[in-house]
Amino acid sequence: MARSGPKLTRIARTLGVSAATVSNALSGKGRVSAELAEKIRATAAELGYVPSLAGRALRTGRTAVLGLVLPDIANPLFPQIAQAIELAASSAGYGVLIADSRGDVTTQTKAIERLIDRDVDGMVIVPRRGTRIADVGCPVAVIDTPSTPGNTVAADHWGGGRQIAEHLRALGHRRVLVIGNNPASNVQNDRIGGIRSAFGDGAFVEILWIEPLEREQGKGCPLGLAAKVAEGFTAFACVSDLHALRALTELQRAGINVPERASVTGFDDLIWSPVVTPALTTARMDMTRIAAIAVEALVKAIGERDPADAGIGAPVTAENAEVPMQLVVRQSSAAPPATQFQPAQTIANARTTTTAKNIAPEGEHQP
Amino acid sequence: MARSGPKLTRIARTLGVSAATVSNALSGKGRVSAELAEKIRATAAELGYVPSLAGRALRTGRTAVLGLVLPDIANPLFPQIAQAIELAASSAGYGVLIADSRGDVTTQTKAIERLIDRDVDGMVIVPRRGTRIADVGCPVAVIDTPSTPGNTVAADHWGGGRQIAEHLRALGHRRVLVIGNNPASNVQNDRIGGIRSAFGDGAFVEILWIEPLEREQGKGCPLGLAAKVAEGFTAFACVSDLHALRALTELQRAGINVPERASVTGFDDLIWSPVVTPALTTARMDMTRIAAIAVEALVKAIGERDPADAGIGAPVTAENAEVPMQLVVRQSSAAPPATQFQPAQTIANARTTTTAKNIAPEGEHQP
DNA sequence: TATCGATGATTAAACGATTAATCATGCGAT
DNA sequence: ATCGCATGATTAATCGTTTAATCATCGATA
Repeated sequence: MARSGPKLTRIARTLGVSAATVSNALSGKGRVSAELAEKIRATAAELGYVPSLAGRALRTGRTAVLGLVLPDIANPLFPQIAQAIELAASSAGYGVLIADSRGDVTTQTKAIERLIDRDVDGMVIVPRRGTRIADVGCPVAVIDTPSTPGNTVAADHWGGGRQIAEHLRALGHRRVLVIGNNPASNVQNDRIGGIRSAFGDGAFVEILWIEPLEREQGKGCPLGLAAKVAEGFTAFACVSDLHALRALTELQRAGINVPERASVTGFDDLIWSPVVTPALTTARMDMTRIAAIAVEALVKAIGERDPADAGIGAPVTAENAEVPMQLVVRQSSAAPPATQFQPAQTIANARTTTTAKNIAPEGEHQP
Repeated sequence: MARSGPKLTRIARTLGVSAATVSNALSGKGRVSAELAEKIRATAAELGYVPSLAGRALRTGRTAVLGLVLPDIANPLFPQIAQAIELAASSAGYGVLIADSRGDVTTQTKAIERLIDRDVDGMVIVPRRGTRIADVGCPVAVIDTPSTPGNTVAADHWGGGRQIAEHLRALGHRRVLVIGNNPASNVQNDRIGGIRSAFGDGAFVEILWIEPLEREQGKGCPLGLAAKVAEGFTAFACVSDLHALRALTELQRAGINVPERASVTGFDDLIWSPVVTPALTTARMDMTRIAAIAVEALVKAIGERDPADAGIGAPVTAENAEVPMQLVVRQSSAAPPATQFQPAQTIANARTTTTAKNIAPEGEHQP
């Protein structure tokens, strides 16, 4: 749309100076006397002058727009990411253009191309599991996991896994089922790796992958967790709150009380985690910080870059590529039942005999 | 960043014609002979020509960018909306700039101003409950609810409420608790209105508002649903799947089986709805269609608008402002228990005596 | 044959900002 | 008195596209 506000020349005319001087005064680049500069800034502010991004972009080759590429917008983590990136970008003077790829790789490529065609100055990519980022011809910040080559900044998923595991371990759990979605995900593998490493040899850790299971049994199929409880598992450590929710409801539905008879933990502190019953114990990423670092690295790379060259856009790097995760202990995790090492038969019938201890760590609903 | 591709003049030079002719040929506006136009299109395609949005924007005053304003990006519905809008916009040749307002009204105003400063051609606003959209100086599509004045297009929330209610009614429910968040929300009120109207006088419908309750008792507080079951309520109709999830887990935790002893329904078919146990019965919006209509209306208004005038931007209107919702019946709703009209005392103890009927409508997990 | 009209293409002027190059001025030093 | 230099401001070109105005050409009509 057409600008409502005044143009550069209008301010110039108002003060009887040239447009160049106004531009210089506002950007602080050329040589302008202090008092004139001040006067210019004043009238610019008074008239509500906002520079035309189009004009500036045409001349400088900078659009002041970043692209945000996500593997799948439907990802429940998306709101957190988008919000954080938007905040960081806008405080740095950048706009954020979204590119959805609906989980499809070719769609993602197309989306990235559209961003390029729109002359974004840089982009933030949260890659789908295992996706290689092709050279896109502009600075790129990759948010994946610290262990992935080319990663710019990310949460310390491995460390998050360790925290979850140490928490469960301290509670007394020794037989835990880790629930993941897809073995090809770097993030999930790091989280699981962290969990395993913290449990070490003193515990039995098994992994259940949902996606392969669903390929066989259909989407939304039962995970068979009641049977796992019967086998002696006392904790279910899920790599996402989405899976934790699935596990929680499946257990509850089977009459298995959480956390008395089995603990459930998640990851990401998604929107529902604090409000379900029992509220989910989880590990949260510091998205605000991650986004700030990613955008900062991007902005720096953009600044150093010669706008004329459409060179290869290697992923940018940041000082602190690893942002620690924060353990959030709520009600879904507790000590395992005393009967935990009895034979399966006994455990399966334990329901009526076990007395529920009502523990309530970090309750958020006390007024 | 600087464009990698060739410019208009490069194509012109390649063919020995003027830049204007190339522009005319590509836009089909001026007078160009058919064969020359074809030749121009061919070489443009061959050289991979992509017009500079900046140059075009400067000349035409059109940036080909739409703004997307959401009350709160953290809203779990956001992914659906953003995805749908992005799809609709990009197929219409527009980019989507996001503006987050973190639930705050003044932040929202600032976000909108930033969009204006960036010269968006129009914007899609999903207003926070009761927010009045100030004149923003560009075409605006409002997605709220059909009964709100100024609304451009929206799901038929009232109708969705009716569908949910009719479903529950047909199952035999006569005492239902409607769970909402905030009485100030137009959307929620419409959904609830639909529910009430479909139940009519033959049933007892009570409303529970979460937000006021939480202000008293703290965030994530129990809703006291077990007591409601004891009072004879057999169904909990929530205005969002988020609340449905909360209700479901609270009931499960209290040992009340869903759907055998109480039915739970939601709204919006959020990401977790199909995978929790039991999967949630819900009413889904056709976001794709809503977004398509919103963007179409916006594009039309942009086309008719004189780029020179920065006139008042009244909300645009669309042909079909009302898009029907779709009832999705899953496992969380079933007929009420036979004991439903017995005194509370009996009902509270019914747990051990009631035999669970295992109904499985629309199961998504059969392979 | 001179003229009119239609057709097809070119010229040139924008759009709004940035910036290298230029110009004017005043002051101190030679 | 003049040169040089620093300072402060202006000129003019430029980014890439669109579009109104202009021009050239040719066939048909008066």
